[in-house]
Amino acid sequence: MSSAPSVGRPRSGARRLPAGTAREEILDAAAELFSERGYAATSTRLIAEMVGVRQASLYYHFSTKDQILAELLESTVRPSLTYAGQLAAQPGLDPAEALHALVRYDVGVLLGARWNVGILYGLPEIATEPFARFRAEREQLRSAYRRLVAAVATPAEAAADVTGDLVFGLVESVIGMRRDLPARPPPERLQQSVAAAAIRLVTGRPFHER
Amino acid sequence: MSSAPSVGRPRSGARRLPAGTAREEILDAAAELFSERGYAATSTRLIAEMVGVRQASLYYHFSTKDQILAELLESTVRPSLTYAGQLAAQPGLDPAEALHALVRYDVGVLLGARWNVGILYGLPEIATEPFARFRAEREQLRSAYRRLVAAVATPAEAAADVTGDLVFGLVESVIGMRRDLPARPPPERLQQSVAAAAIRLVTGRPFHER
DNA sequence: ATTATCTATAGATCTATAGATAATGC
DNA sequence: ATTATCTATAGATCTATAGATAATGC
Repeated sequence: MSSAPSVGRPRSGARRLPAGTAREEILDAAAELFSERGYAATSTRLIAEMVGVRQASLYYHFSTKDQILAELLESTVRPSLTYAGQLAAQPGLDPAEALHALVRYDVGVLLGARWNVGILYGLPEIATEPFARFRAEREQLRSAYRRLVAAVATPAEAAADVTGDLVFGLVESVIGMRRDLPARPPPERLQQSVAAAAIRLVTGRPFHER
Repeated sequence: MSSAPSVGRPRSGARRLPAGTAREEILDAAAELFSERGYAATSTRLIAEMVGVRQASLYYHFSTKDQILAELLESTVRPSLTYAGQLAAQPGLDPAEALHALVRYDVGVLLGARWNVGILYGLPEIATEPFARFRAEREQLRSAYRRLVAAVATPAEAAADVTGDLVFGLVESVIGMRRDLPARPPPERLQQSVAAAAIRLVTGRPFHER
């Protein structure tokens, strides 16, 4: 919350986000560079340059470059995971309504983030230890989709099924659309389209015919 | 086709693929390393080591590291693009049958490749020039999905729609499943599941009720 | 003579640490 | 005294090129 600190040696350059903390500025610059140019292809020197500090100063706030990426990834899955938890806590909720709501929300998060950080979910590097927590949280979100899909689908479809994973993949496909389709529909329409598509995929029926 | 060449100075190490050419060995080693450890995180030295040659020897076969990746990516999209072209050349074919067949085929290619190279489709680095041809071919495949989906869907659904892109994303989601789900169903079942899911997504009806 | 390798290396990075310094706060 | 920066640098890379060499083919 606090913007420029009152203590500490002054920076060499201008601030990137005058309203944010140094940590937030670093995360924002890294999100832009990692998602547009690639993680390994982005040097800590370049991140620092965009923040307006010297390369070594990043290490006052983060102990490794990995840690910056890990924090970005975790903060991108976490909102949807929290939302899935809230849905699960409402016992009366119709599963199809809940699934529709989760897809809408998750797509909204992926499209609404300042940078398309989701593009980094696929990085092979993420299989390593520093990203264990992110992987675990993403698998929890996948499980939430599986549970909702199983509750919506007929028993025949639900047995030993990948439909939950397909819906999960369908939702995350908006990450690729955000990168590759500059002329895509506005977020609200896309949220609606993906949610409706998820319901058809699971039920074999349009949403209004459930 | 030709395995170990009869000419040229001998290698320092053993061959990786005794039945393949040096080019094929390099592509295979790079596919493994790029898809399991990451592109930028894989050095040309490491690729060479797995092939059984010295680092500099790679440059007799490829002029840059980028070119190795570009060739891998292109050879992964191309079969499905060719198949889509064959389907388009059959005028009598029912669009839903064609879409079902293309999804099955494409999923089969993605699951059947020796290494999960598709994981690299998302790399931000791919936005650069050396990968222009790959991007163009992938967009052609996307267009093929769009055309088929538009032919299957009712006019109301088809207008200004992202359903084609969603099916495209659904198909490519098997790349993530291949990485993240060691216990996924065997390829044939998964091909069938994704094709059926695509039809339900597009029509709002199961395949047999079209 | 041609091919496919090798050795050696230039030149350009890159991450992370050590220790100094310029602010404010007490 | 504490905080947030800075300068300087160690040490480890990494890609690509130049030129030598060990095979076979003619």
